[in-house]
Amino acid sequence: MGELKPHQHGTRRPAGRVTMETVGRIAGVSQVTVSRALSDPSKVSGETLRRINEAIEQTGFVPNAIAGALASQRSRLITALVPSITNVVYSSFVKTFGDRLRDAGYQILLSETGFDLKQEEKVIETHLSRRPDAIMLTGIRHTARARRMLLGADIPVVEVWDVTDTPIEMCVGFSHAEAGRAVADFARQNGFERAGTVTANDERAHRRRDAFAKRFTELGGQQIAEHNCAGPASIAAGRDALSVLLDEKGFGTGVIFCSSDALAQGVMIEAQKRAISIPRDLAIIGFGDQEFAAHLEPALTTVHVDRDQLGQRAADAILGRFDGGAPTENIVDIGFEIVARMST
Amino acid sequence: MGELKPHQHGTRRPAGRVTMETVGRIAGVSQVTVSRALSDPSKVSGETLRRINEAIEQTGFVPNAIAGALASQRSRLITALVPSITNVVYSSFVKTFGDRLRDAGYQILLSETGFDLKQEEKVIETHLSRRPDAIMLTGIRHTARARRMLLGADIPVVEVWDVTDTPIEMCVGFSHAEAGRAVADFARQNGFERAGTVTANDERAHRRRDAFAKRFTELGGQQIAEHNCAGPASIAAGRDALSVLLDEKGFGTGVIFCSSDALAQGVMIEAQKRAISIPRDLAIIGFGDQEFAAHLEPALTTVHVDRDQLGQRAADAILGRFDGGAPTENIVDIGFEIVARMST
DNA sequence: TTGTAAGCGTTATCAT
DNA sequence: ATGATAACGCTTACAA
Repeated sequence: MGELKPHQHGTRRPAGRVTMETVGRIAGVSQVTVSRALSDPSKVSGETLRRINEAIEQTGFVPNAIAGALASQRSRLITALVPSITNVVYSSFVKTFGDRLRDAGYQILLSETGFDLKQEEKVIETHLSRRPDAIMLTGIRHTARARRMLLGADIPVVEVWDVTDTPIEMCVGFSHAEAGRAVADFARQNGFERAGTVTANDERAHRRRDAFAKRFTELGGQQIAEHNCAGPASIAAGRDALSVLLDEKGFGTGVIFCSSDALAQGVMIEAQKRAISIPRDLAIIGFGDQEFAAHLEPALTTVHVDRDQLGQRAADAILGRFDGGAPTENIVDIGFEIVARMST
Repeated sequence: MGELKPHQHGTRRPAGRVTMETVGRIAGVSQVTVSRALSDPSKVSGETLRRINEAIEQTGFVPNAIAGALASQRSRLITALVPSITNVVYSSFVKTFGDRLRDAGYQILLSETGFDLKQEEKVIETHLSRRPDAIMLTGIRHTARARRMLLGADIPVVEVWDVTDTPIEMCVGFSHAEAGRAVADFARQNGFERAGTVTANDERAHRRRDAFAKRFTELGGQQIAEHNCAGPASIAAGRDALSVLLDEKGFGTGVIFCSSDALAQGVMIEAQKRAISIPRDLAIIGFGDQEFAAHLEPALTTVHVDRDQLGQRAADAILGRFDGGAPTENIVDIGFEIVARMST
């Protein structure tokens, strides 16, 4: 194999590599002029520009953003970290976030953290090695080392999907405790006496659950049972959860607050299989307001979070930091809204 | 503002930047030794390694992957292009694909192309500027320029979700025409005489629809009407589609082949609102086999595509090209499966 | 085992 | 308007 190769060293460049140097040579200008033609065409004469563009066309030159980033100390990359990319709640939000930043000339480097702080820490390190110009991450809880790295990176940091008085730098989201309490208020106002919860393995969901249970009992209701799912939220998990609540945890009738619409749908389906009347004998409240929630039969009462607004505001927070200096608003609470439908 | 700064030039480094140079100085070794300690610790003496790690810990040093990529000509970045990131069908597949490659030390640079070839072309260019080590893209149709850029990039290219005899380099997927025909066969075998289609604005879905219609009539069935959705597939679009078929396009009873489960769910919901009996008067077939399909009432007959396998094989194709030479199998047809449930 | 030197392909700075 | 030159922070020879 080795003996067939014409030369073993010296030629690291595989012949085909087109650089600004190549383009410049063809256009009869220096490499810097090519760089200028691309970054600010007005700095180059019309004729030169024409020849350069011709050479680019001819060679199929695509600028090397890696070299550009190293030289300029700006990667034009922005990190987005979400718990799960297959969860529409997060992916739709990232889409809005990304579209906004793409328009501003940035590219998104997306990864998932799996609702796990330790995994988040590792992912953060990997991402920071790419020297992103900013970082958006889901949640306000992070490991100490993650926090240290974030601070040390010296770039804009936005934490989303939650709010705190002490963000690393900026946060855009809503209070999960308040959401839980609001649902409890809603449930009591609607006359439900007994409640249960079905919660995915997600710290923010846990906070909603706990705030719900506390308030619900404070208001004279009875918190009967809770079921916490091990894996990710799914319809199957929701069905299973209701079975457990009914068959093992002594839950009879009342309202069930689920940490996601998918779980709520599962609960609803299981209830229907068992011919339990909704909402008469069992009322169901979801979280997230995904598209299907409004179309279920009965339509699902749930908590709506404006994910588009969240994406926009998070992107704006970053962009503001880029051309501004200190952020004017570094804590943004976008709130939430209980959407009352037929399942309660 | 300018007069406040101690010096205007010379110091491009904002003081805080930690490099291998810094780490080396603290550990009492040269920069290369730090590089070695990180890339291959066995090449460094135990004592030196200890001091280097200490210095890294102390400084919070995070290697600069941009510089590394430029020097090594390997970005350890792999591009993944899908039509839509909010569509679970694609995001779940990308997750598998990404997990596999992450384990191999690569990071995924994900973007969406919006089912649009021109947009895909732009995205490809942006991505190639980051010099990915490989590229995965959805579909086998691309603009001529996109094709040229892909070829010129001289990196492994995998096209997924479709198969062709003439891939750019490798493809992993299934035949959409065959899928359409298989659904037609299934429908005729189950005795349906009249058919309609509801299709999203997606070229591959169009091919399934056309193959379905052709085969269905060849087998003696009657293709009554088709409805093509303008926007993305959704429950609302599905409901709307059935209304149009029923109220405007003269569709009465029979089977409806939808290009996605979401559309099928919409059709089902609209049918139920109208008290149409499923499957007696209206049979429904979806595509994708998302989780909810099995849980609908009646459970949805649909076409299952093994997205995990797709992600795996696509990742393996790339990894194979990395350490192998020419791919052994450059066309992989993973097929599909019709999952017969109660909606037909 | 460690160090020196030469890139990698850009952008920033300073001349012309 | 254009060019020469020095970074940018690494990796890859090659030498010691």
